[in-house]
Parts: sequence; C-alpha cells; structure tokens
Amino acid sequence: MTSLAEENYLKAIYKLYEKNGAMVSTSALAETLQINAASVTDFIKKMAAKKLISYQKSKGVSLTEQGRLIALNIIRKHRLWEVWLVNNLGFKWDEVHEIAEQLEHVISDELIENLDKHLGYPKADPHGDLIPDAKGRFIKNSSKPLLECTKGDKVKFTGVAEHSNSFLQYLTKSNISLGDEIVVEVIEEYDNSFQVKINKKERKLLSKEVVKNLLVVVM
Amino acid sequence: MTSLAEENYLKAIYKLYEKNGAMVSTSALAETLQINAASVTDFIKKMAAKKLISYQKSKGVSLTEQGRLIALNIIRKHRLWEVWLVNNLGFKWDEVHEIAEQLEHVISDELIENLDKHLGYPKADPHGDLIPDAKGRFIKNSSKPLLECTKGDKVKFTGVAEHSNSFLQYLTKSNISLGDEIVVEVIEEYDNSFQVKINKKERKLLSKEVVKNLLVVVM
DNA sequence: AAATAAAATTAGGTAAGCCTAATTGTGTAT
DNA sequence: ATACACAATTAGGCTTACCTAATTTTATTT
Ligand SMILES: [Mn+2]
Ligand SMILES: [Mn+2]
Ligand SMILES: [Mn+2]
Ligand SMILES: [Mn+2]
Repeated sequence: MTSLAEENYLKAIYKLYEKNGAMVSTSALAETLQINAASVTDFIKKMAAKKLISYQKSKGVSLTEQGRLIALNIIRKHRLWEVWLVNNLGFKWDEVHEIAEQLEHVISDELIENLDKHLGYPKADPHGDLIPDAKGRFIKNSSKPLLECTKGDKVKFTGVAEHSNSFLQYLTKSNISLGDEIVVEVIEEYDNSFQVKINKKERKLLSKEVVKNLLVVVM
Repeated sequence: MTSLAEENYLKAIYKLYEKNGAMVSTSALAETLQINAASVTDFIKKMAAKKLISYQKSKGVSLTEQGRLIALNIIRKHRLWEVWLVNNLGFKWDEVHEIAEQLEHVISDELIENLDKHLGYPKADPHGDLIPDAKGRFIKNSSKPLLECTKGDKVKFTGVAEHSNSFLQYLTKSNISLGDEIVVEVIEEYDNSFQVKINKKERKLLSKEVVKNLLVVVM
C-alpha cells in the first residue's frame, strides 16, 4: 500500500517534526532525504492527495494521523531490527543502522510481532531510542542530556542524542556503554567539560560536546 | 548494483534451468514472474547487455557465470532466512516463503555471514533445499523421490519436490516431518500408492502424487 | 509446400520517482 | 516601499519496469 519512497518520506517528516516541533519545510526534507527540492514538492503533493500528510503550499507539511501511524510503525521495525542485529547477530551499535534501513521496509505484521517476542519485548534499541508498540505508543522515560546535570548527580546512561558513527565509536573507544552509572564529580565552568566517574571505577573527562549528547536518567 | 527486478529474473532463470535442463524461454519466464512476455523480452535484452545472461533471440536465455553466482547468492539468502524464521521465530514451514522473498533482497554480506554463523551453518532450509555457501557451492546429497524406492527400503525424509502450501500443510496434518524414518512396506502396483511405516510407529498410506514429491535418502 | 497455431518480438505507452532550469513567493534589510 | 536573498514551485525531461496491440518468427499440421 505505501511505497518505499513514501515510507522514507513519512519517517523523515516524523523525525524532523519531532526535532523542530513545527511544520516541516521542503528544503529540510530535501536535505535529509538527499533529494532535490523540486522532486520533494512533487512528491509531497501526491502524498497529501493520499491523506498521508497535510500540505500547505509554500509553508510545509505535517503528518496526518494515518501518516503518523505508518511512520511510527517503520520506526518500530527499524529499532527492533537493530536490537536483533546487536543482541543476536553480534554487530556493534555503529554497524546496524544501514542494515536496519533496509529491513524496516519488509512487510509482515506477524514477522514483527514474532521478532518482538523473540527479543523479549525490548523497550529501547541499542542507541537507547524508545521502541513504540504495535499501536504507535511509547513508554516515555525522563532522560535528559548529561549537560543539564549538576555536581554530585548520580545518573544512568540511557541513550545518545547524536547517532553519528564517529560519536558512537568515540564512546566505544572510551569504554562508555548504555546502562553505565555516571557520577558527576566536577563541572568546569569555563568550558562546560565534566569530570565524571563511570561505574564507580574509571574517572573520565568529557567535553561539552560529549555531555550534550549523552542522555541520562537520574538514579 | 543489481536491482530487485534483476535479482528476481536471475533467480527465476536459475530455477527454470535447473528444472528443465535447457535454455529458458521467454514465455516460461513470463509465466513464473507473472509478467507480460513482451516486458520479459525487453528486460532480458538489457540483462544480456549487462552480461548477466546470454540471450539468443527467439531461442531463450541462460545464465552467465556472473549471473549464476548472483542467483545462487539470492537463493542462499532466501534459504538462510527461512531457516531463521522457522528455527528462531517460530514460523511453520508453510509460512516463511513470502517473507523470505522480501528478506533475500537485503544487501549486506556481513549480515548474511553473521546470520549463517548464528544459525550454526545449516546445510538445508526448512523444506530440505540445500543452502549454497558464499561462493555458490552446494554439498549435493543423494536424495530421490520416494516413488523410486522399492519394497523393504528404509529411508530418511529429507526434502520436498513440491513447495505448495497445500502439500506442506498436508504433510503437517499427516504428521510427517523432515528427518522422519520411512520404511516401504507395500507398493500397490495398480495405483502406485505406498504403504509405509513412519518412525517405526505409525503406518500410513501415501498416494503416488505424494510419494512423487517426498524426497528421501536411503539409510 | 502451404496453412495454421503458438511463441517471441517490436512499437508505442504509462506511472513512479527522480532531475535541471526557469519562475514565483516570502521574509529581511535598506 | 523597494530591493535582495533564499525558499518553493512549475515546466519539461529522463530512467526503470511494466503494459497492450500489432507484427514477425518458429514449429506443427495438413
Ligand atoms: Mn538506526
Ligand atoms: Mn537506533
Ligand atoms: Mn522459499
Ligand atoms: Mn525453502
């Protein structure tokens, strides 16, 4: 029913809307999908005709309820596949995104329900991103950037705000993994760098750029 | 490099060639792919230009070595995914083909090697079809239709010559599974039906249509 | 050898999803 | 209010993978 291209547009619109909290512009979509803006205009007109999005000429698009549910289903599939790739197939967290981009488009509700069951109904993917249920509902958690913490806070590392391979690999190299306990020991006022203790053992210095992208929940 | 359509054509050509042992006709391809013969002619000309197949006008096509390797790789992926769907996700053997038809087109050599490892390097899929290795090599076994056996033969059920859901479901309903031991007790000359004993326990009557499609190896 | 049937090809289209180049709209600076 | 910059749209094209209808080739029958 929905084509590969439509699924990718819906997912991109969903994510851009989440990030910016406003109607999604043609140019933003063109940028993230790596497609010419003229082609995007064309395409979103057809999607609007199918009631997948609502489109206000020259102003941007947003998802209809129908479009939102499809987007969430693709995101659900993407994240479940990522869990499988890391937990069962031995991939590293920086190696799974491209493969999940393909797997997310495989169509079979039973497949996804069986996969979900097989994985033990995970709540989050290997990057800490929450996995919506089959009806598109999230169990929201209270994570925030480590940057917003203050001295003495004891937190748990639950996700990343930046998904680039270079950031993921930096964390791997630095021996920082999802689930780690982080205690904020010193915050350097000058550059916002944090001195932290990881899992009660290792002491580490983290730059502002890093603490901005580490998502944590207070313990 | 090779498109979805090309992969499906290559696989269909491979299977038709295996079955008939001769050049594959335009009409046979059109029939299996459910595509108009004129479209097939069009498409095979382009594939021949890419050296995926060799094409003799009005006579038919056959795979080049390059095309054969791609076809075998798709078949390898299809069968590995089927093993996973049955062994790990709890699907029945008559429920996996359509899903594997989609999964076989996911592109990632590492994914397939990791999947193969995860599954314990299976030699055959849930229907007993052999799984080629990454270089397209099979470990051929000596299976033959049960129909070719004679009275007193003790054999092992290793595969099916017919993959229709109705046949697979008939076997499931009749409690006949891959790996079962079958002893031929009586062959009725008149209609070629077989009276057999399954796993030293159950006695069954199998029609010619059935014994023709049960592949076995002599024990 | 001629007629007929069946298979394959050619010719001319279509829809999906993209492109470039040209034009129009919108918001900001003067 | 006018000019300028940038964003968005329109117009016209292209490629892939299909289609139908018409024609040609091949195989079979008389
Ligand atoms: Mn991802
Ligand atoms: Mn992820
Ligand atoms: Mn199959
Ligand atoms: Mn199979």
